Amino acid sequence: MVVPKKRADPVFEYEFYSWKILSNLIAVKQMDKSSFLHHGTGIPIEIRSFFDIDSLSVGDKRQIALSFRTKSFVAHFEMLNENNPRTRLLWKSDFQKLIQTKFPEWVEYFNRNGKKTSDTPTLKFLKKNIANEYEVEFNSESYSETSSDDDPNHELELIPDNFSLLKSSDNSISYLQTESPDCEPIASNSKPKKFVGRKTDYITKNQKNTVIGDAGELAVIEIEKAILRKANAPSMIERIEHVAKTQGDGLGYDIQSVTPDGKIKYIEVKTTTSGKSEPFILSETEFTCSQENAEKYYLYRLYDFDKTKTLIKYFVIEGDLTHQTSRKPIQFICVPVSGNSET
DNA sequence: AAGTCGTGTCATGCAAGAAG
DNA sequence: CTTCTTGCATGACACGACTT
Repeated sequence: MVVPKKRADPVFEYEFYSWKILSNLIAVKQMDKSSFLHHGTGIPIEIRSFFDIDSLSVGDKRQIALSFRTKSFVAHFEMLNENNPRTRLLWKSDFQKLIQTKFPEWVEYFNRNGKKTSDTPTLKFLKKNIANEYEVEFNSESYSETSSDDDPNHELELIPDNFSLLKSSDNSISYLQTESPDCEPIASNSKPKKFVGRKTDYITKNQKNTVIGDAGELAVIEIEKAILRKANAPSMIERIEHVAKTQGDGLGYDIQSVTPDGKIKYIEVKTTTSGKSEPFILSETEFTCSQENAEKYYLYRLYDFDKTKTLIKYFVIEGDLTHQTSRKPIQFICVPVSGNSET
């Protein structure tokens, strides 16, 4: 535990336990095991006034927003325990993931039951002009008096350098191309199938899939436009064609596009709201198209898709899908034949 | 897509131990 | 001895994976 040192500092600075108040606008928390492994930290009584929570009663909660760069994270203060009232700051798992992403070595250290140390990073709280909003910074990051909210590049700072990032023409949407996941091959022989009756609302399901699929295809068209703009070939944008709409299904791909040097691209779009490694459905036509047009076939896999969000994530598989995917049949097309068809 | 089940998250509260 | 921080147990709930 950090030794409390109550300072008679004539200016402002004072500290209690793991907290240090630098001014009436800035507080610094020496992060501890709770900060890395759990989702909150205690607020000493002397620190309450900084956060304006002296007046909280037992059972009260106050929601706040923690802004890191341009992202905002929900958290709350709460007053607990009637006999021994205390306040805690608790945040949600999104902020916890941010901490664990930034400091994996400390997560590992405390997971191995590492002892408390004063070497841990610090978490700085800066009061913003809006009530119940605090800007946060980690460790030795230099604090700037000006808000970083207007710097869009900060939003994506955790993205690895080798990932490709494109922007829509009005800069409102980011398209992040990630690496293709290396999944386990699909087992050809899983557990014996059980047969259970189900009621399926196929109409609603089909409508939902169509909406997501269409939105994904439109997003890929924007990605193709962004690629051409970035390559200083905006005049080629008009060669992009949404063939799934102009010519209908059956071609084996959804979008015909071009590379900046004029080569034709056949693009099949697979969009799901689920994760990167989630399997997707591929028709025989689409699979065959990838084999017969390997040199110009591209499968754009959009995952974690939410058309209300401003970041669209995807990876691309180029060429023949035969050896780049693991597949298993889930449907057959059948006709009745005479009894002994095996001979 | 839907049902089931396992896992993770969150809210809550208690206990141990450090510090005053 | 009292106060307080920190760590963690527990139960409810949400979410995702798996299976069909």
